[in-house]
Amino acid sequence: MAEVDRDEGAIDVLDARLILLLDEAPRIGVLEASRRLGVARGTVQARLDRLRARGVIRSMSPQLDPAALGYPVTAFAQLEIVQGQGPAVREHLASVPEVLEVHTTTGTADMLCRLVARSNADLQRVIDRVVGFRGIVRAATSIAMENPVPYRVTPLVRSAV
Amino acid sequence: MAEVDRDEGAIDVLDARLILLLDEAPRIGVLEASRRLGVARGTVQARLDRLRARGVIRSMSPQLDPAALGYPVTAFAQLEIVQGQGPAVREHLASVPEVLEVHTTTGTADMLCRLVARSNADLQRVIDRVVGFRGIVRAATSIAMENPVPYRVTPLVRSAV
DNA sequence: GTTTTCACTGGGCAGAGTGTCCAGCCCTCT
DNA sequence: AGAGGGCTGGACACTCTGCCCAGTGAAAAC
Repeated sequence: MAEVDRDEGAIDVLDARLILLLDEAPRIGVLEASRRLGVARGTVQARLDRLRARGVIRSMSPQLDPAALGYPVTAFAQLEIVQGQGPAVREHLASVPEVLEVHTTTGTADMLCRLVARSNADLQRVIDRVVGFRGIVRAATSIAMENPVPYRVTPLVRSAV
Repeated sequence: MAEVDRDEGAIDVLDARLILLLDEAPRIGVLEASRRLGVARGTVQARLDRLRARGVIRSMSPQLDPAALGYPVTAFAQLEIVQGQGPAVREHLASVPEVLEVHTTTGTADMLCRLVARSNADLQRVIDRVVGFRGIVRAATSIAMENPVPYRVTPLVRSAV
């Protein structure tokens, strides 16, 4: 059995310190991290490997800003789906580049998706493309204005210590 | 004037190839990237610096998986706010570790926030803590079940070429 | 109580990559 | 024609990486 997602494996203090350190100074390497944490280099290397293996650290790929890429408008759309059309709708949504994320949800809506667009006008085009698909009954869209709390995970790490 | 977010600065083909390359192989360095792209190392270095300076690449910090950290439950809450209580509510939400993200939105709800919890039962605790705050009139929560399209940005880069 | 297992230490090694220069070239804008 | 900007290919010293090892301590298994 894969023991990837056992929740038993809570991270310990050193893991947390390492993660927080890398979070605010990603450019430092393993060696510098070991120096700042006061442990041997091999330890940091092993911890990192383990965190990666356990899936805590998913990747170190660059984090891109859609706004800087020319898509400053973000919106959320709640979709209601025709029974049985789930798989088709997923495929359709996945094929639209401006759909950055899709969740299926409980509640009145069946899916929640995050959209981006080049402008408010462009958002219309995106929405048309998203909802212009048999299988989607209704769509409720709201535009994101401010982003008082940008996506973050580190508070969980801090409270895990 | 800061010219950080001019939308003029669309990325070119080499930028896009570099970003996509780093996205699927973050561990390769500048040198290996330059080899794979068939350009000089200095070019890759300069491109990366520019992408970072322009904010296209926000950071290279590790991407953490809340589920692997022990928070496998994700939910979205739509909040209705008392007029004028916006700032206080933001502060309150920011102080809750399980609140991973907050947007202010158009539409019937005033804010949309992403929550995580250790279990469905634990979600109750989180929601109580989130909405137990004067200034929040009503909250509508839906639990995320599947995640057919995990957060992604690269399709935008691909279509930018 | 002993033995095994495991993580961490501190060290060493060769190889590779990094940051940082530079001169030269080519294209574009003025 | 000249200036500016980006790319090349090469150089330099320095640092880091990946990988190995023997020794230690502590906790788990026997």
